[in-house]
Amino acid sequence: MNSTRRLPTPQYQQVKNHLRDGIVSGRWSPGDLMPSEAELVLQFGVSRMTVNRALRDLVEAGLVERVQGVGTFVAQLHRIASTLTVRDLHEEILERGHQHEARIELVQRIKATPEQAQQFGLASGAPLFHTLMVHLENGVAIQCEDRLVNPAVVPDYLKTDFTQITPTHYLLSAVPLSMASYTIESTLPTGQEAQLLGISKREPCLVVRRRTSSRGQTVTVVRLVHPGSRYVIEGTFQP
Amino acid sequence: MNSTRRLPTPQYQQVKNHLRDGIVSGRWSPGDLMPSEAELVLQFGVSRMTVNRALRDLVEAGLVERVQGVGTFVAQLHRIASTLTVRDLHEEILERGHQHEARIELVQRIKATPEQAQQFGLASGAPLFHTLMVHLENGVAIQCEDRLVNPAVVPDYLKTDFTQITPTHYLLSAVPLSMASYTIESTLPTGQEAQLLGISKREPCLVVRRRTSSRGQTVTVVRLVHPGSRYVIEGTFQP
DNA sequence: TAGTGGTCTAGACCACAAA
DNA sequence: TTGTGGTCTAGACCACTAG
Repeated sequence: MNSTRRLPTPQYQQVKNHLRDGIVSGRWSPGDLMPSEAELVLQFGVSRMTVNRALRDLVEAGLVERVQGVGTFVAQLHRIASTLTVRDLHEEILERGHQHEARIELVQRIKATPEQAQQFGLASGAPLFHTLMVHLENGVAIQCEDRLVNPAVVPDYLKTDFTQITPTHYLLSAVPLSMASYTIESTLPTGQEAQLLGISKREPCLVVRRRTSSRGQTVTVVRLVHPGSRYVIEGTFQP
Repeated sequence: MNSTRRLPTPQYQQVKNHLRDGIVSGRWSPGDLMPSEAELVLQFGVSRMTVNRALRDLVEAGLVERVQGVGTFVAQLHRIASTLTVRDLHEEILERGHQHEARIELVQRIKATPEQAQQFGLASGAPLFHTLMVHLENGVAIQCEDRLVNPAVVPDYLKTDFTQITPTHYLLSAVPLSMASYTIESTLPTGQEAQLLGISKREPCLVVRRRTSSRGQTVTVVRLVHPGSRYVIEGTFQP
């Protein structure tokens, strides 16, 4: 059936490209009915499974929506207009070809305040691990990392040499896989944070809070403070 | 082959669940070799296409990596530890069940400064559309939207009633589909922005810049300023 | 009833990597 | 050479929606 042309581009990719081009070029507008699988089978001379894969990929990409018994439609595109990824700082710095260094300020065992205990679903006064460090990129402080860790989940956390392995990396290797929720906001640093970062107490900071859990238990809660003048989150979206 | 059990759960989903559970529970760690397609075919008594679909879904989700001729491995999970989505403000507000209102400050035609012209790939002095408005959630100013639009791509932009339709919505309907790049940072507002938002000039703001292009042309450049005390980006990640 | 998408099969050929 | 994943087929049965 397809003895010719067997080199670079899979057939499902060709179908995908054709449909995506039609959407990007505006030939089909959001809400429009698109060709059925059967039509595409005839048009491209491929099997239905191949057409189906192309369409499922487009669904995954958010470009089309499909309704059983009805048809395939161009998606309303508001939803996908913006997705960005926050990377791990260590990777980010190395990828820029820069030097990463961590300055450790605190590595200690504490007793949970009522607020902290609540975040972890533990009793007030329960033991927690606490680390506080500053991450430097080529010698410039760009992040203050204030982290609490659940000893019940990661008992060996404090044994790590955090000048060599970032807490993020250690936790990702020590805990199978996790769910996380975050917030990103703009606030002023605390006095201590300003001092550690070497910035004014009036400098706006980008603050990321992240709470990570695994198998129903909270693993870690972290506050990442970045001087606004030294750190920008970047992202791209493309169909 | 599969005459029994034909009701709710697709077979590829069962294979997927089995593998995902193994990763989440830590039975397989990042970097570990996972069962081959052939093994899974035997284990689940399904066809290879079915197993293949399950595995491709897991690749898409970022949980595994596959190497032709070698095998399937649990992914290094650093990459996926954080993906968040920035939604359209109008949708966001309505979804919270709140009132959205736009206060229009400027709707005008301007001549591009050299900097602006460069962003659009146009000649200095070329015409641009400029809108400036404040978005209110239940009467509280939460975003100042300062936008430039390319008249060559969206000639009817200024005819829109922006109290009824947000620029974002209009542009998404008027321009087929677009690529975008953004930055998110924490800075102080300009004097004008502070005044429009009714905040102090010293209040940190979350600033999103977005540049959108379609078919190789820059469509719009926007600066969205949010008072830090009133706006937080939230996100979740789960495997 | 006719047309749609959702799923599945039992093969097949290929490119690739490791032994 | 063996085993891996990447792709593809020509059918099939099903659930769903619309006329």
